[in-house]
Amino acid sequence: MRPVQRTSVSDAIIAQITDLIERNVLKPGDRLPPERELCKRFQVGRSSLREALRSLSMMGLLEGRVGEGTFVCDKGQYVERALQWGFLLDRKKLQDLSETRMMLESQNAYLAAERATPADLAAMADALAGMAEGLADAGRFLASDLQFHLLIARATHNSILYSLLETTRSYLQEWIKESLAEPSLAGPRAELSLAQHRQILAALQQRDAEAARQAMAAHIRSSSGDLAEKVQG
Amino acid sequence: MRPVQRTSVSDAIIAQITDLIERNVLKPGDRLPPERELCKRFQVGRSSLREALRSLSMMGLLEGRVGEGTFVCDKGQYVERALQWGFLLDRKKLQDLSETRMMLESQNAYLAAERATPADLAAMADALAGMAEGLADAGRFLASDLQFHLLIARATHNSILYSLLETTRSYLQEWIKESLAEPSLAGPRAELSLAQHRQILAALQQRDAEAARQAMAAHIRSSSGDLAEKVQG
DNA sequence: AATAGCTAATGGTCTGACCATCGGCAAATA
DNA sequence: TATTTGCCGATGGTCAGACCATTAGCTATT
Repeated sequence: MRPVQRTSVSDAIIAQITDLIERNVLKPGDRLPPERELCKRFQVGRSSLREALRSLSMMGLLEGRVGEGTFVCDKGQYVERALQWGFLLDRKKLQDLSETRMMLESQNAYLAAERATPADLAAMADALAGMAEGLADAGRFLASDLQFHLLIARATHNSILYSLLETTRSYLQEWIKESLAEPSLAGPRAELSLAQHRQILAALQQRDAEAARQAMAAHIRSSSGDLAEKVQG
Repeated sequence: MRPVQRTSVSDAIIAQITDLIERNVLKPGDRLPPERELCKRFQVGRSSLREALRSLSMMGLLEGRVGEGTFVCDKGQYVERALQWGFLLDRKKLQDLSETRMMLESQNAYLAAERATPADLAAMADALAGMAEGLADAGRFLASDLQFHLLIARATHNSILYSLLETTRSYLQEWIKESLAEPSLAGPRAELSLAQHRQILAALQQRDAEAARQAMAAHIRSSSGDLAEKVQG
């Protein structure tokens, strides 16, 4: 004998709709049939259907608009939702995330050195220029900083790695921002960060993968030093 | 004037309960009041309340048990789930996934060499023994194989990395199984795989992180050779 | 041609009901 | 006395119907 699995109606609906989206039968922007018709098709009550739709909305897969219908989201929405629960991270998880990010950034730099196109490198140079111009403007500096790192991830031309880095960054963003907001160290730290970014870009331009990885690792180690302290304290 | 924010009842409930969990008023393992009483407390209908509870269950914060009640989950898997949803739709990019897996496995081996406890290593040795005994039984061999790799990931003691590897493996599992099911090569390939695993374990036991990474990388390169071909073809 | 008002469709919410399951208690049994 | 059996209340899961707020699109008035 083996334990029988109790199957929830909502979960079954979630699985079906998720599958449809995965198989691209439902494309981003598409509108689902009205709830009342979905009830008839799935042969379920509206409560169960709505619980399923609500969960899918929570995951960022669907979006309901009153009077219009329910639509399939483009998958960028999910990061915003995820940010909402960023504060639920405990210390250990923060540490783990930080380590994961470190690894992703380093490896991405390695791969980017081998694969970056001239356009990729030009975009990175632009982001670097933005950082230089934003030395006095913390907000702009951080934005360009983030963009630079995301451009490297994009230059791997691996959507999974990009997505992973984007997600881990989004979770850590609040803490990164905090750790860089120390007024006393803002100036020198920003300049050091800028110099390190220049090093990374140089390594990428020279297609020196190992140098790029090490430069990135060194940068993250130094720039997130007090993040680590904060996490461990 | 500024656009008025439409406030959803369910979202408000989600926010409140999430807040209670964050402030540790609701601790893991705690039981929530019955749904019907929560309705009275929140002054909302049961549908709205249930949609909120359903979403929280989906996030891994709550768990409902019929006839018992609704409980706060002990181990929050919010982050892991979110990461899983992140590239739910990019599943087609098998080669990206394969590359990501390669990177995760290698890095995990590196970290595991530094952090594996004696118990971790013993469990790996058991899995290795299982593979040896399963040389004639493809199913058992593959199960032990998978277990070995997951044990390495677990030995990093980083829940994020473990979760990521588990997810990528789950997506690739079908193809891995297929690629190892070629009857003509089954015997020699299994023995080669076994030898490679022994090498990896030896490196881990000697705490040689770099050797562990390279052994793992070599193993995956050779064992997933035709997977890569199949993906690119 | 532009605007105001109407109507139908739709998601959001509420209510009440029924079912399946679980925990605990009491009666029946060995 | 110790164990099993059966029952009952509580609870989450599901369903059906109703009403509300909002939206889009149409119509008629200006």
